[in-house]
Amino acid sequence: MVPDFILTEFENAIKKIGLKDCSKLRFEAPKNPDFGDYATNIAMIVAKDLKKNPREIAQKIIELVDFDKQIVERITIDGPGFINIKLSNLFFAQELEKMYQFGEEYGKSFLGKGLRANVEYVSANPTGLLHLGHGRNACIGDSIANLYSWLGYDVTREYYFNNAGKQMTNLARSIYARYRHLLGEEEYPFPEDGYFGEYIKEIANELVQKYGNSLVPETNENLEICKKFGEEWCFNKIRKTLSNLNIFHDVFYNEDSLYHNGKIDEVIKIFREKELVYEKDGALWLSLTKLGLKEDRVIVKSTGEPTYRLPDIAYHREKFLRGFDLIIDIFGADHIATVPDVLAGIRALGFDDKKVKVVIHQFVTLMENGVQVKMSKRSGRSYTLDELIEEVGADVVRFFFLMRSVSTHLEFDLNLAREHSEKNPVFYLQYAYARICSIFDTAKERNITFDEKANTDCLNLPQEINLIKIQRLFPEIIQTSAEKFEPQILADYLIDLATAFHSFYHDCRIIGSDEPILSARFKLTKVAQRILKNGLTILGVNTPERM
RNA sequence: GCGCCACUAGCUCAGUUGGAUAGAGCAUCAGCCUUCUAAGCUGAGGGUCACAGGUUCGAGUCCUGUGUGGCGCGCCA
Repeated sequence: MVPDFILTEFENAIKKIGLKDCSKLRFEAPKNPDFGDYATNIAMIVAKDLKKNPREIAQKIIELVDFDKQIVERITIDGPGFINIKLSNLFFAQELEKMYQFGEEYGKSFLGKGLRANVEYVSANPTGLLHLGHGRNACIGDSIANLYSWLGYDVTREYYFNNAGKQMTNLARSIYARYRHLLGEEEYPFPEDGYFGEYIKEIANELVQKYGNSLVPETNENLEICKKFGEEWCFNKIRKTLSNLNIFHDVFYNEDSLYHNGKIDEVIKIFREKELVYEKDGALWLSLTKLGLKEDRVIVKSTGEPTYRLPDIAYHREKFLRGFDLIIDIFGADHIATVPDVLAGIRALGFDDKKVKVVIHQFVTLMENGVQVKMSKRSGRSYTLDELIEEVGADVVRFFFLMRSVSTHLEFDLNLAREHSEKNPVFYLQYAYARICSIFDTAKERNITFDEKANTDCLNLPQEINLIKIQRLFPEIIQTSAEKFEPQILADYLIDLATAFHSFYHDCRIIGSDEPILSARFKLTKVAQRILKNGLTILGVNTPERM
């Protein structure tokens, strides 16, 4: 972010040349550092309106601005009319002091103070184990929750599930069939769309241990026992897997409760009052065409059961009624079709659907030795999330799921993930952190202390200044990463920071330097340590002090 | 057939609301440890930004069309 004193000075200059509107004034960091630290294209943008040459306008602007020469080293006009500003090393050295003074939680802000955010993620029904897609969803959701929490929001982490309906019946029947198979009745029919995974056999086996053959009569009661048992079994596994990733939800919201507490009926009633529903073929249809969409959809089947759309709308309405200012949903790409319907429903109920942010992530493919590891739900031979965590560790799983942009397909390279070496970016980051810790350990051992009050103005080597420049970006990175719902931005940034630190470390000694360099470099190192700690924590990656 | 997402170096990916000479990691090649962790650092080579038009001072980025891949398009969730 451009320093305020530059912004105000430029705003004043622009007003003086007769432009009232300053909204187009933007500063960016030029890609080529030779141009300076900040650049603005304002002269080119207003050239047309003023009917003047952009370079002439730029010239006028820089004649009107006045800066301390010690802070602003030079202002130049380059190319078609860019105004480039180069700040002095002294400026950056002083910025380090500010960052250091911010303390342990450098990067936190108060943008979301007093606001409540709800982040819904994972939301897998208790019919099976989590697979890799859920893993990506979980890691993205948890990091986004962390990011908003760092922006000062009061964040609720939520898991929405359905333990009723067709899928659960299917689960019960699948378990029951396996149960009968285990009792020796191999010819007992397995449901056609049943769950084929091995875990169903495990569940059935536990039922045999617990109930023996007492569930043999195929009664509703016995199927209900299978259902409850299966649900609990799956949920325990899911929670265990999530806890292995250090992910914990605040609220588990049961879809079924929307039926029991009449919330579904309330929504239907409102839709009726607004004349947004009609009966056709024995079903109740929502007039999405009246809301600007292409097709109407059924919300209550002719059997009297709602389709998924209705509880989804009711659920989102509840989120609004619970008082959230920001509602974030993390969905896999297969859910994309439902989003416009739910948002339209919410709008129709009189809520501001702009407060709902739907993050759609693309799928995950697992690669091993250059070929894709096939995952089939039907055969049940899919690689479970748990197996992956077991194999490569939670830190690698979390980082790998976050290091790619949410909107792109993610290729999970098992060989790279297994590699505990410099090739693996997780270790590159953790190594930087451990290295820093080791510096402080060594200093302690050798009784070297540094002066908190020492001035950082003495820093001016390129490696030092470069590191400070990157450190300064951290709060902004957190903000963009959150606003764009892209933890990958933070992940990439941390790698840049680690690179800048390693480079500084390589060229500049800390222990052994004389004052005031010693203390200044200690502060520089301390800030790098805090950023790595905070950044990795937001991503859910551990920061070991030794490696 | 329709909708969404993608297409950038050999591979995996970045690329800030359109900016100046398109970047990183891996892989390849060449260097750097008696000093705070070499899981590190420094350097080199490697590109028709899928293709074709358009918009303008200026396009990897915006618009249109085409191609390729993924995911959806139910009274399943």
